[in-house]
Amino acid sequence: MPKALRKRQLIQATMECIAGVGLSQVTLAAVTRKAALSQGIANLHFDSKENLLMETLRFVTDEYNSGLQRIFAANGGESAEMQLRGLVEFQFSPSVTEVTKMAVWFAFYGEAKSRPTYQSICADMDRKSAQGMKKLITRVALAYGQEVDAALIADGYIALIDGLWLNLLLSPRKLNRVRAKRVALCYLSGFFPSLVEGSN
Amino acid sequence: MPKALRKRQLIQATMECIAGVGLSQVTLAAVTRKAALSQGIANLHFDSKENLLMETLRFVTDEYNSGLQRIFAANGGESAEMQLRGLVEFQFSPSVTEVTKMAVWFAFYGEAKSRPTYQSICADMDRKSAQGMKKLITRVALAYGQEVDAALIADGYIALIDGLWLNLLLSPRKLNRVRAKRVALCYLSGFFPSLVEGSN
DNA sequence: CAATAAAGAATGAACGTTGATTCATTCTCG
DNA sequence: CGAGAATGAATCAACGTTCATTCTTTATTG
Repeated sequence: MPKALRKRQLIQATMECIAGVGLSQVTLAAVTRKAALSQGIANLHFDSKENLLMETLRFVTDEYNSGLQRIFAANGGESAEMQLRGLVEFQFSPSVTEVTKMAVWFAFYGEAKSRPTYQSICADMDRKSAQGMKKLITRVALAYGQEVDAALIADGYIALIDGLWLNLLLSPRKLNRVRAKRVALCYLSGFFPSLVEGSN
Repeated sequence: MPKALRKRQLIQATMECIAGVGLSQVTLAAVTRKAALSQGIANLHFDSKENLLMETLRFVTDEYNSGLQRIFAANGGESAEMQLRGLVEFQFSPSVTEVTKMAVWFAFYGEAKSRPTYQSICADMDRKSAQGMKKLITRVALAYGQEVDAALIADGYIALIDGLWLNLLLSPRKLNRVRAKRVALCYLSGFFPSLVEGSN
């Protein structure tokens, strides 16, 4: 009943619809039916369907982003390596790899190139997170001396994560969260062997 | 005027529309206008819009797949390492990384989870290509003895390529074809140092 | 405290637009 | 002429949006 909660509820229903039938098949009728509300309510709270979609995208990206920032900000006591391990852990946590979120993610990615509005939201996100990751990897690389090209490793890491998420979404039978994490750690440990000295 | 060419022409127009306005905004009117033909012609040749979209997806995946098979099939004179280098070269060749093709690719990926028809086309593709890549990487790994886990490396490589393509599509300013290739080679050379002994 | 007014939310039927599909007609070669 | 290809106006369904009406909660007053 409070206005903010209604919006949240509609965004949630939108996410489920996108995951269920695909972005191109999402209708306001379907969204409001899923939320067990009346037809016109989406326009009442979001003015237009386009707006509802944008706020849905923003919701997902904001949530992910704030999680990232929390990790990057914790440069108090932790070593850079510890932070990097925390990053991997976060990126393959159950919450981040929820099917419904990843579905939203890639649904908009698939349209982003041709839709400036989506593009800018995604680009903002990417820019910020890429920056943080590069900085972190550079810090870790410092401990390894001149041998490694931190920027190259970071670009690879970012791409690897995107690709693993995509495979997680499309072929959950072949790749699961735990194995994806192992793949990511395997990549990093190739450059930073001491990263995975503990368990495998 | 030959029937097969008309189909090809319409598929091409569809690809351009997807790249230009996004899958969800593609209309038959837009496609036929781009092809400079009349409204009803898409239904004449493809029966339905859905069918046209499916054949467009199949066209792109088939083209990529046959390129892959050509590489895998050349196990006559070439060493496994040479083949692997050829694979990387192919996957970041101008033809494969054309914006319009990658746009189609990810447009359908974004909907695949919820559309069984797309899903099965993509899954078929993925299964076949993943199999070939794993086999190839396993062959290369043999030369390196017991130290490496070929399956893990292959899973990582597949994901890395997907991620690089996605970044190529979404942020061409930050990542280009040549650098993406370098990133991929950097990944592989971490496990197989002798792969990039020649140039950088 | 009850009664009632006022404001805000929510409803869902109705409207208008868009877009896929159809098909009678026209065009183009062999 | 005839057969296949192409046209494009007409049709019909689907969907976003609107808005008069109903419901719910809060505020006001006797």
